[in-house]
Amino acid sequence: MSESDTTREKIIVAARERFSHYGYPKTTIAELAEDCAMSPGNIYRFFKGKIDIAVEIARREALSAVEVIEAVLDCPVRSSRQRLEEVVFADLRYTFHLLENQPKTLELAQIVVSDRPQFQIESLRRERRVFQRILHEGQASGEFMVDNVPATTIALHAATTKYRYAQLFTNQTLAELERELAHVMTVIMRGLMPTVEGHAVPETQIPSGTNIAPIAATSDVSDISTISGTSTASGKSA
Amino acid sequence: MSESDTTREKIIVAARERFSHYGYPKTTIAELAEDCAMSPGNIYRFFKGKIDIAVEIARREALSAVEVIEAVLDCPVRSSRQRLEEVVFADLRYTFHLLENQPKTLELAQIVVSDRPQFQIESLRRERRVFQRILHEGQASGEFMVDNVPATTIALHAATTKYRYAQLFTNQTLAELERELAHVMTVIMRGLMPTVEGHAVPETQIPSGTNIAPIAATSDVSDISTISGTSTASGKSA
DNA sequence: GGAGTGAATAATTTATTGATTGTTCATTCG
DNA sequence: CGAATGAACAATCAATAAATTATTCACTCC
Repeated sequence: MSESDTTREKIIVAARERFSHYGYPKTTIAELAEDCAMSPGNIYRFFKGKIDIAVEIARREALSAVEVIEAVLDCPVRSSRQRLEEVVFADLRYTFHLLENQPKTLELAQIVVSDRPQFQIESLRRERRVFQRILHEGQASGEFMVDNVPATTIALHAATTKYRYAQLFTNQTLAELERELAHVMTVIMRGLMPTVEGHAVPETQIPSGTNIAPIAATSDVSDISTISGTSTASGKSA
Repeated sequence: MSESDTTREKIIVAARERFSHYGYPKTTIAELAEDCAMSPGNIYRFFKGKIDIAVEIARREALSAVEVIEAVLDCPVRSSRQRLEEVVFADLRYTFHLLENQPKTLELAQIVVSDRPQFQIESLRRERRVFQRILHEGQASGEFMVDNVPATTIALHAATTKYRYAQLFTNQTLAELERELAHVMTVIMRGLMPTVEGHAVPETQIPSGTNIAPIAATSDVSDISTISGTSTASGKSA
């Protein structure tokens, strides 16, 4: 099956290349077959349909995105609060840069989700699990005071909805979103942490940003430098 | 100019009926003109273009929606906390029912926003103003402890983003969303309110719901009685 | 005999055209 | 003279045809 596996990988690699360059709709099975030096029909021995190739790519992308976030857990940091804040800001920055630099990735995700709604649900669930681990750990150490960890996890995740793929909701800049998120986290932290001796829980500071990779701000724009506009009819009467 | 005004109103009334019945795209200027017993050309003496009729209708709808929310401010309620919770839940319920029962209203709003992005920005700003009034009042009475009211207003508004037109983000039921929002508000409230004598700020209870009118769950839509939006029990606006 | 083929077919997308609609403006009406 | 008209024109949409593409499967070839 190793043989079979490498063939499958070849298809995925070729597809990722074409999807990210030209987009899912404009990539044909015939082209993928040609890239892999095989016939179109043979693709179907490895994937049930074209959409399933996209699903596999999106699945890996989603998993590696969570890994990026989870990496925050492993780095030695002072407090659960800091972990939580790092994770939330990492999420904002990661998804923001993704939409900014890799528009085709969003397109792919939207296509996959519209065909497989379950995909999104599971992605969000994975993300929540990271939140939950931090809450649990903070609870155990006494840093947080939460009477219902699962419910609070959901609350936390829901309250930061705007900062996942923020460009879908607003056209604010990243800097503006970061400032705003800091205020949100300030309120939330005050809700999670016990007041010590009448001293208010301090405001959230915007993390310096380990700067989650700007994902291929590639110089490789030789071919398609033109952003596929999708300019809808708009400008009506002045 | 009163003559001119009533003609303009006639156009708006006709447009609102047709837009809500058949949708904006399927409504023609010729039809509106016929409804108003005038020529197509004359419409343009009152509106610069078709889209501007939609903008005016959406503007009024948005204003009356905020009025519904603001009504919560006037009703005698025990605390700022309750006011805030009532407003947030009212928002969830109002927008949820709107999308459920009046899909054409959403379509109209999307068309208007895509042509006039400023429209959405201003609608959100109006809504935030309600939040800010409550925060300010709670701050003054000592019920809340907020060191930066404007920033906290923005945070509060952002944290509840998911509960405005929730169906755009999720396919959860209203009951599920209400439970979730209660958890969000619990955390936020603990972030806003001072702890008294070591007693944790109690959890948010889902408000019984003055039930912001299910907006015309009419059995038959054969004849329309000016769905002048909102049609709440309070016959205040008109 | 299973990995791989590629022509055949079904499904989808794109191009083309004719009809409809938004908008303007010279003109009429009161 | 302001209010209103409706024919004229450009922009948009709907319907259809043409082309492309996804998928299948009877069939080779190591």
